Amino acid sequence: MSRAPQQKPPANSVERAYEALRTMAVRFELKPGERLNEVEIARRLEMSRAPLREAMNRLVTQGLLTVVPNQGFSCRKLSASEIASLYEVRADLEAAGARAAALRARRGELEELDAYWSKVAAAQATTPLETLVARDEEFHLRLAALSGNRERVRMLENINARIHFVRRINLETPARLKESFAEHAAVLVRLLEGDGDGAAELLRSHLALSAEEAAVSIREGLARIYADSVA
Amino acid sequence: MSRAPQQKPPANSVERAYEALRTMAVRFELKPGERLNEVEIARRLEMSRAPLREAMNRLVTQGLLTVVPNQGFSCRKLSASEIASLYEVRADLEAAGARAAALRARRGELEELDAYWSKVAAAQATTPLETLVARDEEFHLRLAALSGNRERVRMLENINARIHFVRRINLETPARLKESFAEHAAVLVRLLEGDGDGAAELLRSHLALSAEEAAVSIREGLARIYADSVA
DNA sequence: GTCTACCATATTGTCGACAATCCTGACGAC
DNA sequence: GTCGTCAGGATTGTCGACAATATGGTAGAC
Repeated sequence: MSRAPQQKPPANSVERAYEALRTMAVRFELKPGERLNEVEIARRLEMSRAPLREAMNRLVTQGLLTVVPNQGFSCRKLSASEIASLYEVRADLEAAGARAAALRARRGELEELDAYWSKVAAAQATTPLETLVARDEEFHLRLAALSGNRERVRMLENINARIHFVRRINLETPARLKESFAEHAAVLVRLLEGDGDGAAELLRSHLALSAEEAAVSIREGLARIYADSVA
Repeated sequence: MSRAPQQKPPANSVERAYEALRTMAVRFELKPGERLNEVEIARRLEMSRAPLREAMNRLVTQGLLTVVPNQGFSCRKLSASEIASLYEVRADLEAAGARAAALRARRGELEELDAYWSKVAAAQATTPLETLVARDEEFHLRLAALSGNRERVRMLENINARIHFVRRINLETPARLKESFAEHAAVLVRLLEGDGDGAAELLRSHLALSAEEAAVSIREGLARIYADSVA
């Protein structure tokens, strides 16, 4: 669940399998709905099926894999309604988090986050996309953390994993990326002014994903996923 | 995750273990922090350790069990800050859900929920407490479902599992129970009037758990848990 | 008496094997 | 040609066994 800043090599097999599969599922390196062959994956990860299946069971309750009795595990589908639902819930959680952060966060913490974001923004032009997406995720998580609510962060981490793919596609558009960066800064301005409601509303519109955008992202995403499979 | 109205006997062992352990963890029939002996539980459930461990891994990502490498699984602790965080997030999700439901739910759906709740309220005096808690949970879930957002419901189900114990204790006080029932009806009135914001705010105060209340519930809860262990 | 080192035991982590089930494709009836 | 049926192989579900590690208790040093 919580990704440490510097990932140390996991000692036990379950952890290793969990990390590996999670990354693959998050990035949709596994094709949607694709049935996962346990023996093959176990061989690739150099372990037996037992720890692998334990890891897979973890990912099922995280919504990254699905399981059907006697048909084993498969990657989740890329569903428009699911993505839309996740974006909606995410907006609710982050907006509420911003309001809480305005009340609870120390000024120093806000300034720290502001400094972090300035640094990310300054390096933006020379940062690879996948890294930018990670920075974006981190920004939102750190912001949520300022609400002092661990569970909120936990849930957002889970959501992030599931929408990562769409998020990446959205940030591919340079205009959208730039806009997004500016919106983050604007949210912080509101918070530094103590305007929690303003920050929340700004965030909400920042996170509003129109049905149309989602549909486009998913179409694009599917094309990408299956194009990769050819190469 | 989703508990069917009439629980059919789970065919495979993993499912069986999952249900059994989940129920025990939700009700804190396992003592907080208690280390779970796999061989003993496997024997009790008449299965081997493999499917049992798979089920346990599911429960870890649900926040109902914890796992430490080489020390196995244990029941989550009963933590005041965790409970408070969960109640806060729950309030955020349900309030936002009510706003969305006001926009999206058909009148018929609202009336159906209203009818359901009237029926529950009418039978209240003769309904056992544990059932009342289940009805309460169902009310909130059905309300959230009216927002048309499956993921919201999913997350609330997860939260419900983790706060079930405290919820039960809160509803033990007859005054609180009565108040709670009335508040549900009031929320529905607002929604039937199309007043999503009013419903949301009402819900929010309905779900506000003061730090003090939480502390009391947890003290009471701990006493209960360890008293049970003596009997 | 307290602390440490060590051993025996208990428990978890992982594996390979087998049973149960599903899937594929060939074959034949119609 | 279409459908159903039925092997045969592939895949998942579960088990028991062993290896790796932790735990608890005892003996000895001081």
